[in-house]
Amino acid sequence: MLFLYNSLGRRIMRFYPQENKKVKMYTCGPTVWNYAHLGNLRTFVFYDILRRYLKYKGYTVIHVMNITDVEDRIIEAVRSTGKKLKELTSFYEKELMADLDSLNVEKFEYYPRATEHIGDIVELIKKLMKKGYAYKAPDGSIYFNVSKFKRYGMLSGVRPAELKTGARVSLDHYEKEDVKDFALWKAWDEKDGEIYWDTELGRGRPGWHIECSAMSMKYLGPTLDIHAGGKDLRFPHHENEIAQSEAATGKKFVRFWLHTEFLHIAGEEMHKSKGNYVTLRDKLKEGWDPLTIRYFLISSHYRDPLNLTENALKQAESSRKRLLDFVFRLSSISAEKGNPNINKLVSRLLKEFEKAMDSDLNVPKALSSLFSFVREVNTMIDRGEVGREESDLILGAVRKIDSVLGVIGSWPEKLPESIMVKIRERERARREGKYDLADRIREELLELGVVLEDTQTGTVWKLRSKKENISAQTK
RNA sequence: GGUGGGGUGGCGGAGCGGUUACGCGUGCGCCUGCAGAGCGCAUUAACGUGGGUUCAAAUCCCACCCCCACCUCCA
Repeated sequence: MLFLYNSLGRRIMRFYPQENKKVKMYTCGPTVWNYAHLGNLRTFVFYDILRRYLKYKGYTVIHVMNITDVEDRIIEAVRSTGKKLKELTSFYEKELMADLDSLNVEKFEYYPRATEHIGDIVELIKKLMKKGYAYKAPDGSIYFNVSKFKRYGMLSGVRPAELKTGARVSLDHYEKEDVKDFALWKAWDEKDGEIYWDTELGRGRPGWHIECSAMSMKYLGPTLDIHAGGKDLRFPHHENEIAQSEAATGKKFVRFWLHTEFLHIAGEEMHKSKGNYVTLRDKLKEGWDPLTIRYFLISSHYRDPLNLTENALKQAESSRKRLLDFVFRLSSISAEKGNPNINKLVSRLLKEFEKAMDSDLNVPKALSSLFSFVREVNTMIDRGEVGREESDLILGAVRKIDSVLGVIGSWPEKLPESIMVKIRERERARREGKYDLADRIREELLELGVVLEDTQTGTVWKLRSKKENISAQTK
């Protein structure tokens, strides 16, 4: 049984979808006006873990992540760079997809773009106007009337009456009737340049919140099982999404709201506006393996802050290396016989893993049970108690766990026969004390990226890691 | 002012009423042609401060201190 912390109600609740084995999930995606930073990516990797674990549990997941490709900051970027809207947004969208790919994030089912759903957005706004929840201001913009939606504040606990009309609010130059109201449709302004759509609502563009309501409804229907996003979106974005959606459909919008904590750098939250952000490409340039970054990003619970430091990345790298060494060690085993009790260890591992993940996706705890297992199995290998059959069983379980965590990534269980021949040749040479020959063969294989390590129970082969390759090249 | 999240050993990070989390690092040992990995032991008066409840508190209650945020740009 999976338990998740639901921001709506602020407690851990047993998760089950509306439909038997199908999960409808919507997650807030990026605004593509710049490179995604590691903080954004932390959240996206969390989506991936959630999605992968739901699949592990046997659910079919329909996962939608929006791409916001029209918005204030984008318009500003268009104005300052002189680029076309599409040119700018598709560039950053591609970069994001490449980042997600290198972080081993699976492809989601849909990545709808706001600009490709203007028709759906217009329809939804019309519906809200018809029902009396929205009004057109003198400047032509359309606003949602928060006072009409009685449940406003149910998610964030923000009481409309208590909203402070502080400095930030007064900055808003739109002509809405009440500071709490938010824009559904923003009327064209000459600063917007060529960025507008001529619709029944007039010339303009969608507000920031409406695309999520329109697109989630289109792909998933009126009620979502899960909606996730960064904790900063809880208010106002998600609160507004609830208002718009429920006002339009009259149905519950989201059953489970999940919010991720922030990535910190130097003790502060990472924000583009603070200028303290780091991108994945920055870290890759420094020589980090993307899966080390992934390991780091999932190494603390998603609802706890995580601090980015050089030392934390080093620790992640070493920890992950231990897992890689483990799978290579197992892949190198050739002995026939082993200890049949390994069955019990393996089923205990999977049970512990699931227990940890069932508890609101406790990845650190899941990793802990994996490492305990690694130590126990290593001891058994030392004792010669693991044969081919057992190692296959263990590798199967490790692969199963990594189908969720995705930090080990793919590795070959076998090497080409031509290389295996060399390895056996070297082992013979070692046995006969011909160390010069043995070392020469080892060097030769190292050139091909194969590292050989001798143990009591045989020679282990592994593939040289990316970082080792880089440092080897720079030497 | 309102709301939320934190403060755990050298570091990262679980636990949230009663046994060693786990990982990284460091030291010593075993193993070892070299290299590397693995295993063992140690690093353990670890739980922000002060009270309280309890046979028992890192975990519950009260007060306080500090940190990071949100309150209409933000994952």
